[in-house]
Amino acid sequence: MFSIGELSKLTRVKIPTVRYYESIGLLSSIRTEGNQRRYTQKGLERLSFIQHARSLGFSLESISSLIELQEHPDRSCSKATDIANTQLHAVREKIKKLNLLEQELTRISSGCSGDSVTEGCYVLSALADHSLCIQDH
Amino acid sequence: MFSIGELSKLTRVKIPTVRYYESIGLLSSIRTEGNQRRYTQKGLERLSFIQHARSLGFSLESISSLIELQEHPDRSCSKATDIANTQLHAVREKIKKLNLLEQELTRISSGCSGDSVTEGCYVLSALADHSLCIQDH
DNA sequence: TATAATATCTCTAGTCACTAGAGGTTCAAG
DNA sequence: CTTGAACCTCTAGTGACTAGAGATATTATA
Repeated sequence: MFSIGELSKLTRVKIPTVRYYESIGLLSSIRTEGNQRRYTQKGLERLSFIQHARSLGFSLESISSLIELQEHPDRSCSKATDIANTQLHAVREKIKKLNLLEQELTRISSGCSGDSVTEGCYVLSALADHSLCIQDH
Repeated sequence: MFSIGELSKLTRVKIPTVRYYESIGLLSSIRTEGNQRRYTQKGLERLSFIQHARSLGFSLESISSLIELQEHPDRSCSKATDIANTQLHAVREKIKKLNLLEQELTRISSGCSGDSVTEGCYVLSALADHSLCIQDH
């Protein structure tokens, strides 16, 4: 049995976050006579699962679905792969967008040496005037 | 003079968002006798600036600083370039992280055909077991 | 066994950047 | 002058936490 502090140390998930996960039904605990939380090995594994999926960018909602699937080992796993694929797609889209932003910001940023006054600052005029941009965003 | 609806159409910033910007002091308006907002050309330009900077991922806090700099055309613009560079750095870091995620998710996603039952689903076991990962994240 | 230190509890409120909805008022066109 | 669209304020909700107050529990040491 682990206390919430031990669980937190083992997973590096902060204590309030662990409690938050419980409050939204992602994680459960047993209570001591004095009302403190105790966790089993299963609880530890569950929290590790959540943390790992979070670090891969899954939303808590997706994680909740994945946990539900885990609990029914007899069901088809096509939904799990769906969720993973959706997440992969979202990540790829984000990368695309950020690459465009990166180009634009590099251009804007290198357009100004930073040693003039704001009146002639390229950063500020580039932000004020979208038409100075290379691409849409 | 523009009404809030006209401003919204011109900039494609939603009306509640315009009001929100005003509530946090990013934007100001004149009021009619009946208490409705009216905007000058300057107001339109300000909102365009905000929108453009937001689309490049700047936080409202950064934008607030940039606006302050705009209002003092005699000041050094080194802070503006600082803010832009910080933003550029953040974008590059995000891209790096997302590229790692993308690799990991591709691997996880392609490891499972989706036609088995969840018990043997690679997506679920890969999420449960961090040690199956190629890199840290 | 008493005490002190540490860990935990619940609850409320704050973060960011909006978005949604209720219920009421003002404006512009016909 | 009436109608209907546009507008107003205010409150509350989103996601995924984080912070803090004030109270209680557990554990280690004397």
